[in-house]
Amino acid sequence: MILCIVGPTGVGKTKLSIALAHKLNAIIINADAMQIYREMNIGTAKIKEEEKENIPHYLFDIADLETNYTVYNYQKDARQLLEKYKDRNIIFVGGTGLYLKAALYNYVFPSEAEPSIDYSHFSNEELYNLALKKNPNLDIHPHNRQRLLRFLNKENTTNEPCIPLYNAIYIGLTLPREVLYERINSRVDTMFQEGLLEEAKYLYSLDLNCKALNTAIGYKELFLYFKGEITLEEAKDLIKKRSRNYAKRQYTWFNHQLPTKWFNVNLANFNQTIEEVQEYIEEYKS
RNA sequence: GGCUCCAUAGCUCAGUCGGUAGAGCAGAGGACUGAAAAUCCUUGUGUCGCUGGUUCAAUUCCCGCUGGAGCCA
Repeated sequence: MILCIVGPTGVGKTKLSIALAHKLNAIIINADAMQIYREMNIGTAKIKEEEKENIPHYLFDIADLETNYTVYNYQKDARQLLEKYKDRNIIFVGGTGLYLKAALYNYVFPSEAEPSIDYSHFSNEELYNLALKKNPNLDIHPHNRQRLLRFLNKENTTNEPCIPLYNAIYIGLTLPREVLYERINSRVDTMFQEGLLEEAKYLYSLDLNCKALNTAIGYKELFLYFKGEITLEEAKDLIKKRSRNYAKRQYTWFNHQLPTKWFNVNLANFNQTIEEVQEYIEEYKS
């Protein structure tokens, strides 16, 4: 059985994953794009060793900060594990919907051409027109430079219809919006108490200029502070705000891209939430 | 106590030479095939502080009140 525990940041996915792993004798696979990396611990709210409670955890801490780990790598790694542990119960936990979909659906990544042309001096509009020539039915917005560049570097641009390859159960955890935002805010404060500033400072001192650190919320904002571009207070508020915005985007993804069954988290009695999810799993199986 | 200024969207403020209003931020909604904690798109009606007056018409002008800031005593 494959179970995916999804939902916005800070909702309690990790906690549920441990509880269910015990009950189902399952292994846990990370589905979070940032927890893949070593050394980013506090800011990614990565599970601590002692919290794993002897449950096997995979795809955490598997990449150096300088590695350019992408969905493509994740798809391969996750499917390898799916094959290896096909007779076991598997729980995916994480907030990166794309990674889950790439692993469990027939996402086909066409081979990419070596970037033969340097597009860096092309305007968005020029890129868009080039892409249109390649595919008149292009549905990438002209301002979305990142996607346009990706598209132009692809050799093959036809996409297969997206069908599931595995029969997975998608469990979404949710909270009322205001409650979730409150939790996100206070979790950022907790991260600082646990030493986020020091962790980020150390990583900043490595002077790596890598994708992971420039992408991850909690680090990129503190880097701005270290550079003297914003104050520490501003960095903190920005981290909170971006975490909230991120949570919203996660809802959109899980609502529209995956068949997520949502469960309200009972903060006063988490066992009740666990039971509700278990009941649903039983129903689903029969 | 006297004088001056301010009071408009959750916040900061613009504006209406009188015809019931608009930016930024926040917020909300959405897209998503090799950066996904990324990238991108859409979205602004609110007793214009309260009461009365002038006016065909007041958030806009006038009297008063309330609250805030400042100056003088």
